[in-house]
Amino acid sequence: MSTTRARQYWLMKSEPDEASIDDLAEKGTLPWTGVRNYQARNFMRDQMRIGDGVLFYHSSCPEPGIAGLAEVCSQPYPDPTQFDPESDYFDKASKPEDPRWSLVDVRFVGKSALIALPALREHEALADMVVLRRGNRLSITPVTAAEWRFITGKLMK
DNA sequence: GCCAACGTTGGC
DNA sequence: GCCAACGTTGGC
Repeated sequence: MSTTRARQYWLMKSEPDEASIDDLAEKGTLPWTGVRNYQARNFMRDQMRIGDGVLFYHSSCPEPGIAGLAEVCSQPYPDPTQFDPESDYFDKASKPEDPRWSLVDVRFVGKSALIALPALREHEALADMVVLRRGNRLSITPVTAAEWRFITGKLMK
């Protein structure tokens, strides 16, 4: 018997040059490769469940912001790029018998009109969003159910 | 290109 | 375990 828990929500940053919401729409699903930060890894490895909601965020680009919706669609598994010497994400200290980096696959749900970063900051309801905190650099951050409802219900309407 | 913020590394 | 140096992220 499996334990159930309420659906949880996440914001995941991607540089559109590497993987944009259009790339995800075209491919259907994408493995979330390249995370090399322990906190972000732990979210994927230890806390995400299939079906969790994902705000797909474009970062390090001319117009940073939320570009669409996705959902977690796999269990966590080792990021194959960590073992590939040709990859930018190669980690020579990580051994296949004890992988350091995990990821999940995400599935395209929908593209939205871009909700740009300054627009996100306008809303009192989003004042405490982790991604909006000063100095935040985490590429994966938790989103509360209230924030999710506000963004998907009000801002994407 | 700048720089604030913060994670990681490594000497001690 | 401390902490300075260094590297990276990511908005501007």
